[in-house]
Amino acid sequence: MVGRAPRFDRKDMASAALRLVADRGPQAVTVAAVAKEVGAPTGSIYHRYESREQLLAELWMDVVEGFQAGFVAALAKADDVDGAAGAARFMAQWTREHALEARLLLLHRRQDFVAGDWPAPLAGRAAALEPQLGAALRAFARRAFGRSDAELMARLRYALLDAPFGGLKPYVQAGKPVPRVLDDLVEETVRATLGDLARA
Amino acid sequence: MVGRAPRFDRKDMASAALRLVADRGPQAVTVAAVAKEVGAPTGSIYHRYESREQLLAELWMDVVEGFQAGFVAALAKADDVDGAAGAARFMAQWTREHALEARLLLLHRRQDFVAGDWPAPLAGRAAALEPQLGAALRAFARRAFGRSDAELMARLRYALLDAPFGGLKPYVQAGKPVPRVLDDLVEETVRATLGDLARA
DNA sequence: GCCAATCTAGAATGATGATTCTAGAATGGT
DNA sequence: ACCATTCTAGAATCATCATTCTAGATTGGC
Repeated sequence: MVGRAPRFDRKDMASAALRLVADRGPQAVTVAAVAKEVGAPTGSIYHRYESREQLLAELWMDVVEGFQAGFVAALAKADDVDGAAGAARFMAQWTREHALEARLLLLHRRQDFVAGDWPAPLAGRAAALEPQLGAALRAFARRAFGRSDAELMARLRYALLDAPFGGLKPYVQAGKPVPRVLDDLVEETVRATLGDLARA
Repeated sequence: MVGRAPRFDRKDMASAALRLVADRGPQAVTVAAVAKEVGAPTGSIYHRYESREQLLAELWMDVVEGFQAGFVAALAKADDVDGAAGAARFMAQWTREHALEARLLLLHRRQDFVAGDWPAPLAGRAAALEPQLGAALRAFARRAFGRSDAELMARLRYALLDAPFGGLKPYVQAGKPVPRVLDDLVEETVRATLGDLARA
């Protein structure tokens, strides 16, 4: 390996940025702030990343892919309402185990990380995200209920993603631990909104 | 009334700012953008508001108070699980009737409107918000269930506010109408998470 | 020991946007 | 008609960043 030994790498910068997002939001991720956090001059940030936009976009993508991979894996094992409840609880568990990432995912919007189009190197991964999630939900719907009409899909998104998301948010926002009762609430929501369909 | 007749008032500016928030987010509410939207020079904005921060803080406060007043009123009429379901549906209904305000409330965070402390003139209203909501929930808990312990309060917040909030968000985000099924989901959530308590 | 390649350092540059300032216009009481 | 008062107009300031640029340091292969 020819050339001066690097003192800072992308990982250092990305994790500094994640820390900044978690405690002061994406708008606090200025190039100067990341540089300071890492202990590097601003120029070095640009040696690793095209632009601030690219750094933020990559950070968001890594976190979201990480979450989604776990969620999709949990859902892949499910084939009935019990399995769905497990997938729903996944989000609460993931939040407990990934405090910083959870703050990024639950408290901020994608558009605060990626303003317009995705930077070219990420476009492919970005385009795959929603289809992967949709496919996992649809496949589960077919396995568990034998159908995947629009209303059922709306129910699944609500019970497995949106309601848990909403329930978690206040705790994550306040920086408080997610209480056990939330796992129960999420599970009760799944059973209440998907339970009848198994018979129907 | 002595003095030149005004051509722009706070209302014009606030509603221009609301429109900007709803379609491009709070960071798009620059003083220049508001001025342009209203058709005024930037100086005139400062004739009505201390600062951009004050304009945004006041906008957020007006919207949130508007929502909360309706919600608290709906909850005040409730004294059992059916009443709670009505209060929960209030949010979906309010979202349908206040498209712009809903985008502000559901898609953005308070901290994007008010960075640090509240501007002095709003501090009082800000301080009253959470206690008013807490009191309304606690009073309902006592009426409906005869108790108001921490777990029950967590359940109420989830069922009446956080879960509906989470369920609504994707539609509001996408600018799509909130489907009927969401009202059902919200109601089913309330019954599932609060229903048993009535007997206990 | 010399060189291309890879990095650190940190000072310029430029753009964006909030805020302030200077002029001038309209109003209505006197 | 005159004046204090209330506003509009829009140019000038200032601060905050992102980004670019110039220097210089290291490294390992030759």
